Amino acid sequence: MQKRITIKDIAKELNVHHSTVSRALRNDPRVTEATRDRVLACALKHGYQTNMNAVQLRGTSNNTIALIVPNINHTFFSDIVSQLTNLAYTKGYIISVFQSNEDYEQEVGIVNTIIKQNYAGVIASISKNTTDSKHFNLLRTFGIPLVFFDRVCNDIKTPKVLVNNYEITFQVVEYLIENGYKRIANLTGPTHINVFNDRQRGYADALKKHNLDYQHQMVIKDDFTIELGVESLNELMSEIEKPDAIISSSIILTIGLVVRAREMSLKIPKDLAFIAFGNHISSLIMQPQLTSISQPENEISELSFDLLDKMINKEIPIGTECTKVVKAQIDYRESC
Amino acid sequence: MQKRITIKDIAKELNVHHSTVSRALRNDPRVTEATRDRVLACALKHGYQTNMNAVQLRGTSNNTIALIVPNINHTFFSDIVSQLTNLAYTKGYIISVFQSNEDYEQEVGIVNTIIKQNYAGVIASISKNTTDSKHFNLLRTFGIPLVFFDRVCNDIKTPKVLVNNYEITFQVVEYLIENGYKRIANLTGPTHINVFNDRQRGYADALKKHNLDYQHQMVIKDDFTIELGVESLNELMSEIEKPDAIISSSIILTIGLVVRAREMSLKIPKDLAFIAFGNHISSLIMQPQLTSISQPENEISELSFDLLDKMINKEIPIGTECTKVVKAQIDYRESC
DNA sequence: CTGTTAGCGCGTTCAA
DNA sequence: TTGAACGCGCTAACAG
Repeated sequence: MQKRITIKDIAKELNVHHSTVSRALRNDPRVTEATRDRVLACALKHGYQTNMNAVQLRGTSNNTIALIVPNINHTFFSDIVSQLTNLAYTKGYIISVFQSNEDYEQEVGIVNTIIKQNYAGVIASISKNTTDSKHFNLLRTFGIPLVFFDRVCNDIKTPKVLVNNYEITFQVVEYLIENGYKRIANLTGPTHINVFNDRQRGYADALKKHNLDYQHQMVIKDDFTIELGVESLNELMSEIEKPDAIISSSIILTIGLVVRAREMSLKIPKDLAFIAFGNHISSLIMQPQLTSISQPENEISELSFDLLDKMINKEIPIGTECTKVVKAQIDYRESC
Repeated sequence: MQKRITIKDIAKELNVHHSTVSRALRNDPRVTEATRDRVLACALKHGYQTNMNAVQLRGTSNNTIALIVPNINHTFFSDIVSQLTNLAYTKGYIISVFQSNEDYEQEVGIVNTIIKQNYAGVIASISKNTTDSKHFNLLRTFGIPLVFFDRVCNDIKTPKVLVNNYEITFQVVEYLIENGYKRIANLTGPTHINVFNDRQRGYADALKKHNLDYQHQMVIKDDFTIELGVESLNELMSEIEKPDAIISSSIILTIGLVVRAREMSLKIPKDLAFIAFGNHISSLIMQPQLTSISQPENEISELSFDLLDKMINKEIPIGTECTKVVKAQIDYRESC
């Protein structure tokens, strides 16, 4: 490995001062076109690349945005990763994605790395096991802009992009009730996360409005998997009062439910109806097709990016509270 | 925003020299336990975080590995992202993921960012539109270790982890022929990418061995999507000699094929058989279940990480050629 | 238009 | 055991 080429090397080769090289490389008008051309040619010849560590050390910020997601395997998050990456690219940023793996410790490690490396900004959705928000507060201390989306820390003052989970769940439950379902179960995540909390409240309130007795909120603390779906259905169907409809916070989980329901020879939607959050291609390919609740990933991506961009450009000061709510929609298919 | 706290600030507050603080923070034995404790307490109090830009500027490397994938939406890649992230975490690294979006320009931008930021190493799978490998060669110039997996640049000397695409495709075609299929089409990606090239050769050689006339390699240059699957089936079925079986390089594409086949009232696998590369949950949930070819993501992740780790620790010198081949397997289900 | 100088935060000399 | 001084690569301020 050869030594990394620096502006000083170029300066020496061209018999100019390194500050001239620096200016030439950044198209500073105070340098002759002739020297600029020589510098650029020389830089190209040697494959010169700015050492961002030196630049950032001086206080100038970079153009890399960190995106923290709980799990890249879930369509909701991977879609947002894709869209944000493209969006950011057109605006001259680079997106660097970190997966917390639904783990608080890893999330803390990621945030610390982001601080140590001086990223331009952070877009984050928190892990299921995050109850403490110290690490995100630290970002503010270091002047790094932060935008939350979907799963957020309630106690942190920063822009947030949310989905109307309460309303849509309420609406979904009413839809099921109107279609004759009376024992509706809700499979969801831990209450301390806003998303699941909202869904639980929407569910409970809709049941209350229609005076239904049966109420079953089943909380899944770990990552949503097919296996957990299978187990959950076993558990639900071994109870005395079995559900006739299940709302699930994850399509992957729902696939486990459906696979197990088929094994049990339950007819969908006659014996058991399903509805799940998320728009996964499986919803289309399975028979009956899965009724699902799609969240506007593109809108979430655009709003989040826009807010962060404005924070980076100081149009929105750090610590500003500002919450945008986007609307989910029910994709009516055949499973209810 | 308050000023970022540095070792000098801590030094001033504690009336010691900043070099003492530096030593204390890194558990240098040459410092009194008493002063060390004072320093650590003070650092904790102020939420001190090392400025990695300064550290790296001095030449010390960091612990962040860059992972470049064409598209995070595809299960194959998102699984590898997940697994590598976990694996790296247990070994003290942080994985930062970049998506090239199957775009050469973006890939170049990503590699430049990696160089500018001095990452510890790179694990990469190239985009479909990458025909030139200059940017990856640049990594070597800057002494940054590189490991390729799955889709690789053939002309770059560096460790690679590959899948036995030729053999498995050959085997799959023979399996179809043995089951009576005679007009087998192959939907795949551009020939200049090793993965698709291997599959095309495996396909062609198997046909030749069994003296089958019908040969149809359909190359998809863009990202594999459901829509492209639908279009592809339209095209294939509008020909005079229609296929009776389709091998596809992507499950997502295959879902498009299947959706369209159902619309055309084609019976699967009687009228048309399907087999696809990838292990996606849709394979299980659709009826008939999709026969597919699963690639050992965990093995690929482990081998790739292990090779990169060794390169970072100088156990394997940069520029070493070393190719590991892992075995895909056919998951026999109902679609053939 | 170009050169000089200083300093960003850190770790590593070398000296005390 | 601690302090002083230097330099990593770069840019901004100032001087010529």
